[in-house]
Amino acid sequence: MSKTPYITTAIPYVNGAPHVGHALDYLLADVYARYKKEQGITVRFQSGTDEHGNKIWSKAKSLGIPVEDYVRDNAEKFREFIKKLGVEPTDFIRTSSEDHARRVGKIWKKIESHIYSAEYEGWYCSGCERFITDKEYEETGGICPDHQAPYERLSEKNYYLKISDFKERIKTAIESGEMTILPESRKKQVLNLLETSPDVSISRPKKNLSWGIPVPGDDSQVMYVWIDALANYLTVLGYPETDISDFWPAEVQFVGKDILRFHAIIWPSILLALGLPLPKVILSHGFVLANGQKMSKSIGNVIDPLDILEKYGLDPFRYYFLRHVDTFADSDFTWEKFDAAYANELANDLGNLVQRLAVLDKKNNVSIKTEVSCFTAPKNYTSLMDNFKYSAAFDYVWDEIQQLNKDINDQQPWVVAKENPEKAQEILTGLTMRLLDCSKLLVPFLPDTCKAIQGVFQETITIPAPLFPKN
RNA sequence: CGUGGGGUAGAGCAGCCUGGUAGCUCGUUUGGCUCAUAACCAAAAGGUCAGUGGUUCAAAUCCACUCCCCACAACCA
Repeated sequence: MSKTPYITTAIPYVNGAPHVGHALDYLLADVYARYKKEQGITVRFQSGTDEHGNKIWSKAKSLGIPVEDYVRDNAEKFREFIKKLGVEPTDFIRTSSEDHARRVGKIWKKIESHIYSAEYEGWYCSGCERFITDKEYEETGGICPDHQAPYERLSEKNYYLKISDFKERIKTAIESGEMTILPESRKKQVLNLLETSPDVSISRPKKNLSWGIPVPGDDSQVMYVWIDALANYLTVLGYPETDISDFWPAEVQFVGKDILRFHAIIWPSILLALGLPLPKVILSHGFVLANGQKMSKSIGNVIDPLDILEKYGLDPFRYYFLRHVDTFADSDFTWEKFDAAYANELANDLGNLVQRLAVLDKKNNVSIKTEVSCFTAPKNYTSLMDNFKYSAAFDYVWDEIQQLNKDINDQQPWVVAKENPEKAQEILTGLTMRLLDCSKLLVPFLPDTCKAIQGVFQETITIPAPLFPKN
């Protein structure tokens, strides 16, 4: 049992700007971290960037700048993006860093008994600089559609990791729940994939891949993405130079559904080869769609998260992506939906509730003593949060917010005040305390808003500017 | 015979695992309130739960088949 919960996010490949998918990954992890923090538990929270590989190398080259500068600038974009999302990781690792490279080299040495070298032979396009699958070869009739050139038959030396050494062990771990795959529906898919997974190629000849970590003891080979990138979850903690038993095994690893297979097959293989325990939970989230379609540059329907942040600010952004985007399933983003959620839910339900209560409290000289409240989160809420059902947890709190609006109407404190001011104060204090309880439950989701709400209802009530102004 | 997800009021979805009066949000219509960001509250209209067949006293729910949509292969969470 690790003493400090360790949560991880996928490290983005830095050949492009941050997009909403990255935002989702970060936010899901951040809510969990903040939720734990609210319970008085400190977490270790990793983040970082994946910076090696040919694509980055050639991109930098085409821009005419040194690759080190290119990745540094892009990594910085992600670091800033994380900050803008209100996400507060404890670590940020860059795979091109010296520490990472040195530690990965040591990791490679430790698992060498599960590594072997073999010739890889296949169809290769020199234009794409990559091998293609046999299936692809048949479909294209042996000619690369991008370059209109025939594929060549090439062979090269690769190192392979023996996935076969670990299949049974991984299967057992997944089935027993030792390593939980969430959601359940993807667990079956992973088990299917595991059955047929071949050993995986983990290196490339240096002549084909120069921007990467050298394979220890073989100058002609460079590590391919798997060990380089996946090992970040360990090297960021200092492994193998530092004892990581306080943090490892990870509590939750957040990944996108497209990279689940690597995290559920290759990654556990590496861990088992190292003799380390497997992560407790691998959570794979869905995609954010635009109008029901996958966002892509070619369709031109990409939503830039920075646009949303700029137009609406941080908490509305977090609100939409944590309540109206499902943790596990693909969800839709449209500006119409976002606008509707903002106006109906944030402004009318919550913002207006804060406003009307603040005014009523002020008029009736209500004074709130917050320091005495000993608050425990209701079980319904915690069990949803513990299972990462964030939007359901939101629903739970929102029911109470709507109930508060009803109760204000029903109890009519403004009428009571005319006859019985003390009774009105009592009613308002009760209602206000309930609102403050709601705000405590929303802290992991909307940190700034909750801070603002708690600032309003003190011994002296401060009537705030509208929390979520319209127009 | 590829694999997976889905088809439930105008829109978006829950319910299905563990059969028993079809629910939520938005929108629409009508009414109430006046503390509040023209906000809030209440009521109403609106569905042969994709289709066909089966199991059952009883099927949106379980089973079989059929139809339709979408993802999984190609930089991209």
